[in-house]
Amino acid sequence: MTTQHERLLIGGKPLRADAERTVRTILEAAERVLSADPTATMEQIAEAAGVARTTVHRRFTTREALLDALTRWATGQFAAAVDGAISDAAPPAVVLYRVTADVLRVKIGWGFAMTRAAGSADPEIARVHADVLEKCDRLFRRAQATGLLRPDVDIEWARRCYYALIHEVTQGHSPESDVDALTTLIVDTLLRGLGTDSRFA
Amino acid sequence: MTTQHERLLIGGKPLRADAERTVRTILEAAERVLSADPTATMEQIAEAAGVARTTVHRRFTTREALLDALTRWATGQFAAAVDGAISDAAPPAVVLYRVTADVLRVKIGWGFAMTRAAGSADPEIARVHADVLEKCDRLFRRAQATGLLRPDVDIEWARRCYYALIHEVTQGHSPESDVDALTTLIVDTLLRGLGTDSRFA
DNA sequence: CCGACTTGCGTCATCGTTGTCGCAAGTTAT
DNA sequence: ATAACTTGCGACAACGATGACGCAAGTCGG
Repeated sequence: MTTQHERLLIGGKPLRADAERTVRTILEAAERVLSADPTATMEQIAEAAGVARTTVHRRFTTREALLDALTRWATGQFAAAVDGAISDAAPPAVVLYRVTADVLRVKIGWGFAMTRAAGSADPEIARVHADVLEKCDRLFRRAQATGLLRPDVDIEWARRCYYALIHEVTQGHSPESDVDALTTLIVDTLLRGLGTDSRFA
Repeated sequence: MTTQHERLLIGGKPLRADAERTVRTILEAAERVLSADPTATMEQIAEAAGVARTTVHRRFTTREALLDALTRWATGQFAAAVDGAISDAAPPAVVLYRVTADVLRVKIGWGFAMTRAAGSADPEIARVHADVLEKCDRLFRRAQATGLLRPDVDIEWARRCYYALIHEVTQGHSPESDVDALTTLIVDTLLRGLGTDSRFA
């Protein structure tokens, strides 16, 4: 389990309290600003964070470095959420519900960083996401084995639908949403669909 | 029904044959390049189109103008596809299938322009999309009335799921896909979901 | 309290992108 | 054939964003 106080910068020495706060403030501002406009400048980010532009550059040498740090930070949170919720022992339905809720909690508010992380060039980040993807597929296979998913359903398609629904819910979101309600909505829709039981044609 | 030869530039006089070809080539290149990297430069687009950078600027004064033209072009195709497929007379299931297939045919290959169009500032484009949205909701309401959709389903949520699935399918796509198969997959998943008929818990 | 650290500010150099222009060569339509 | 149009090329100016400084003032930790 990744703690809340994990190191923010990778290579550096431990930061002083105020500096660490600044870094976190910058990352949060970056997420906010960049999710609204991915081409936002360092100046806009600095302004949103309430710090001078030079301070941002002090903490993140290049723009790339800032983006990478943001991605790494979000990916850490994401992996922690998944690892904490997934289990090969509990019933697939329970796990699906739990992991969905926990992922939503992280992904709402870190949409930009998470979206960017998905196709990252960084091998470390790519590995984490491939890992999560594998865990997801295993969960779905287990769901299929226990009869939760229909036997004829393609696992990859199931995962793509699942990801798509999660992505949809976490886009353009109001401040505080009822995660549990959204979770129910997603899992319910994924399993039952929106149509009546009687098939057409 | 919008023809293939409709005017590409709005305000301008009719273009000579070679110029119109160039404009189309540039738009296609822009879609390709920008879908891979939304921050791509005019030079990269020009290179992909096989023309000089100055030629791009000759046809589209500013970067904005190019983006707008791209968006307008895609929106036109999109609206035509929807208008041609939707109907208040035919059974909702049939319409849903037909409109999905036609939209997919347009949206595959014009993903960047379409995604950008969704939240456009241009009132004309926004109106078209609001129009399509309204048509979609009406279709779903009719589907609900005829028992295709469950009565308890929220129409807005249904539309969001539908859009999300279409978006998912049209992202990162190989050259030639079987549109009919994808359409079946989408509609089927939307209505039936992926789970077994017997509910859990 | 004192040393180390951090921040804001102003400044500077650099770079890439954008957008414009004129000219020569090639293409299109009549 | 000829006049109008289009394109490529090279060059240019302007602009914004990036990134690096040093310095003075403020803050943190022992």
